[in-house]
Amino acid sequence: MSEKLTIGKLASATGTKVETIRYYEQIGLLPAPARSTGNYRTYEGEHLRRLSFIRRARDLGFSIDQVRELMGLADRREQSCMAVDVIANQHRDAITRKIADLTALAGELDALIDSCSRNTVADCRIIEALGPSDPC
Amino acid sequence: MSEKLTIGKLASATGTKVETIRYYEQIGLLPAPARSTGNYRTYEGEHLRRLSFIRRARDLGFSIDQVRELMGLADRREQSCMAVDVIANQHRDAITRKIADLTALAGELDALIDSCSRNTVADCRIIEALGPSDPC
DNA sequence: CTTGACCCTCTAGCGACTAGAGGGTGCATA
DNA sequence: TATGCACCCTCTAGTCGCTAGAGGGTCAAG
Repeated sequence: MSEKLTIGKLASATGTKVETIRYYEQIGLLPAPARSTGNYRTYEGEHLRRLSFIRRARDLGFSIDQVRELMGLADRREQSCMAVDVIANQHRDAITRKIADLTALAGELDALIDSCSRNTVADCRIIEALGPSDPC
Repeated sequence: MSEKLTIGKLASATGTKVETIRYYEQIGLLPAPARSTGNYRTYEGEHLRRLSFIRRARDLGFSIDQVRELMGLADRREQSCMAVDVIANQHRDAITRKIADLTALAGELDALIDSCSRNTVADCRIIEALGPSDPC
């Protein structure tokens, strides 16, 4: 039940890099585990649970600060989960904006690329479009 | 014709921050200008032209390295602009991938948010979905 | 002559890791 | 017992593209 894990095992169990785990400990996202006689970190099931949570939230694009907040909320189990909903929705909105921005960008780039006649740089419409109105 | 510009004028003329211009000089993206007696940078029309090019390319999402490459290509005016086309298309592809990734993410988040019944954290499906299979 | 807007250099910080140097630990095998 | 190798440790610096701040100098107007 209470299996001990080395950092390497925890890393492969969660799909995280060893360095990233040490980084999470350093910034206080993952609690520091006990140490073995040889000064090796020894993780418990709880660490595995927390790190899995972190990984999934990060994979969904939540920032470290958002993850910290979500974990704080997850620990107050009797409270309303409205705050959780708020964070998720904020994140969803940010992604919506990013998609819109990138789509607009893609449109501009497409127009640029379509205009390229693949001749010399001197009459390349891409370079021209990037440069100032000066025809040089 | 050959108007001299202070860094502040160049900044407002191109919509760039003063610090950013100094940064571009530091990394060798914008050539170092002459200095006045009081050690002020004095920019010429050519600098304005180059910085405008940089700004537009950056606004289109090209990386600094890509901008460097594009500027190098723009200077070899007699050569084929195929290389320019390649860079633009690589960038376009990267954006396409980003949009696809974000769209998939948005779908996952939507499913998560829809499942929230707005009760207590203890039975919040968002927290549950983030956590491990352990029902705790 | 003083005020205030501008300029200078240098250094450190952001987010979220990643990479590397330089060294210690632990286990299996010869 | 020795040796090899995979793994672990700490500490520091690098990535990208800026941004912010400290601590100071310059210049033109009033």
